[in-house]
Amino acid sequence: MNVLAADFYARPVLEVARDLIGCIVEHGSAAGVIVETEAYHEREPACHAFIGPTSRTRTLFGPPGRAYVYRSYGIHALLNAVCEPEGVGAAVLIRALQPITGLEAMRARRPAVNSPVARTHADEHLCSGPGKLTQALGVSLAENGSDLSAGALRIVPPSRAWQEPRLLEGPRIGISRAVELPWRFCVAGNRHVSRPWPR
DNA sequence: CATGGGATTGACT
DNA sequence: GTCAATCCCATGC
Repeated sequence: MNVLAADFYARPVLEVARDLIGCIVEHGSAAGVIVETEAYHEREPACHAFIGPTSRTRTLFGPPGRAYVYRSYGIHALLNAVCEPEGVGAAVLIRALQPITGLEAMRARRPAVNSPVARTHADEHLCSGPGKLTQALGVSLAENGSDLSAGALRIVPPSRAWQEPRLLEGPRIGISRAVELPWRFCVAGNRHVSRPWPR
């Protein structure tokens, strides 16, 4: 199986954030194309690694090509790919996927109680957010530190059919510091991104 | 040991 | 548009 090796991730995090667009995240029978990413680096204060190595951020300073999964708002697991050489704290947050396979498994893991199912189960709502896609794929904190090139959770290169998209870039979502950095990337016009592009 | 703040989401006004 | 849910962990006393 074709996977991205550690040297792919051991590069400047902004390059990896762009290059991960179009790559495929697989977990079990479920998979989707990455259509939205954000870059984080220890030198800017929005990055968890800004404070240095702690029990929470240890994974970020570890070898590139591992998963950094952490709990957000006490509820959601957010998936990142650790980047830059070992010792540098940096990662790419995977913010949205276009589902390819295992859509029924995704729907089974997404909430449907007490809500119109269409709201959470339509294709374009299954993985259109960093907390949604981990839920849809069944990724949990247990995957923190796992090798993204070997194991149940993998990232593989784009399929042959994937056409190089036009990329939009802009400010990252949901942060309060370093808000000015245009380190968010997404596929122009794609319906599966977490938010419409700001004008 | 107590506190406060999130790289979010979905329900509701 | 507003708001609660919920938990890990960094920080400060």
